[in-house]
Amino acid sequence: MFSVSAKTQYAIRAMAHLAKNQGVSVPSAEIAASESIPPKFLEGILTQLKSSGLVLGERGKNGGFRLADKPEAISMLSIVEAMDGSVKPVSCVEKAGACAQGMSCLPRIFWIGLKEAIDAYLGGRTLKDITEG
Amino acid sequence: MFSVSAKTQYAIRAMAHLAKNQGVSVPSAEIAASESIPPKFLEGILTQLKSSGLVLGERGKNGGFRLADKPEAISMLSIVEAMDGSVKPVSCVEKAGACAQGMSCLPRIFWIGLKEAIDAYLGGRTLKDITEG
DNA sequence: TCAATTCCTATAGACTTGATAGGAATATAC
DNA sequence: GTATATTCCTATCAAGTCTATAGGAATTGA
Repeated sequence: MFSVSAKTQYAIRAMAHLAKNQGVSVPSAEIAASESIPPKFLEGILTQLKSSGLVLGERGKNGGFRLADKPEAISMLSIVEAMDGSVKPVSCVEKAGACAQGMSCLPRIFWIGLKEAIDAYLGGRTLKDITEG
Repeated sequence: MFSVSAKTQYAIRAMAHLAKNQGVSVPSAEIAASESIPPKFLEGILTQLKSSGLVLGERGKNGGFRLADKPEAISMLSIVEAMDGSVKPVSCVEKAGACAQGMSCLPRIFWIGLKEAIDAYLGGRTLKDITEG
């Protein structure tokens, strides 16, 4: 239950790798080999992380990827959301739907609370926390 | 991300329905009609809830289901775990695997913390909380 | 021009999820 | 004891998601 996709776990490992190599551009293939991630799969992951502004990609020879910010400024929530979208236990957490029809809808409040608990945990930790002590 | 399966949501709605009808046995079909849940699908859900000891099933005419305990004694975590198993963001939360090979494995500690945050939230709320104010 | 790299699109297999179907076992009422 | 209402069991199916691969276009530096 609440299992995290391989994609997200790969993304975190890749980001951690970049955190250990700040200042230089690391090619996707090098990260893949170093972290045992399927190379072509990782390519797509890095592209996605780039779209979300978490990493910067540089093409051509001597190209590669590097963090867009300092590790302590990148929250784990931002990585998770970049891969799988916003934390949303049930759809009505964002749009009330049937709940809006006059019912107090306690389940909805319950799910919103769960979302907030998860967001608080993930938002309160940074990439630095999982690369250093 | 971290979306809760329809099955689990159905289970909670069904449990809430039983909470509103304590003391009597409610047939699966009645719950299904009342809560707009696919009848045959709900049957399987109730069987599962029964296996976990959360509800009691009575066969034959005038049979049906009822809560095995008071709503305030049934945690939301127990319902979620009955449907989808224990909260386990990544597999190595329970068995260390590669992490055990001498590495400090900070990601693992991170995931364990997430599991604990979710468990604490779900474990701290009961069926009563989502049926009453 | 060449080589290394990101970037884009398409595809495929495996697995999971949501749902249905048919019937066997069991209990009650008449 | 027969009919009826119900849980219980097993099999199946369609659709979607997840993981992974393939091939090549665009870009950059030497």
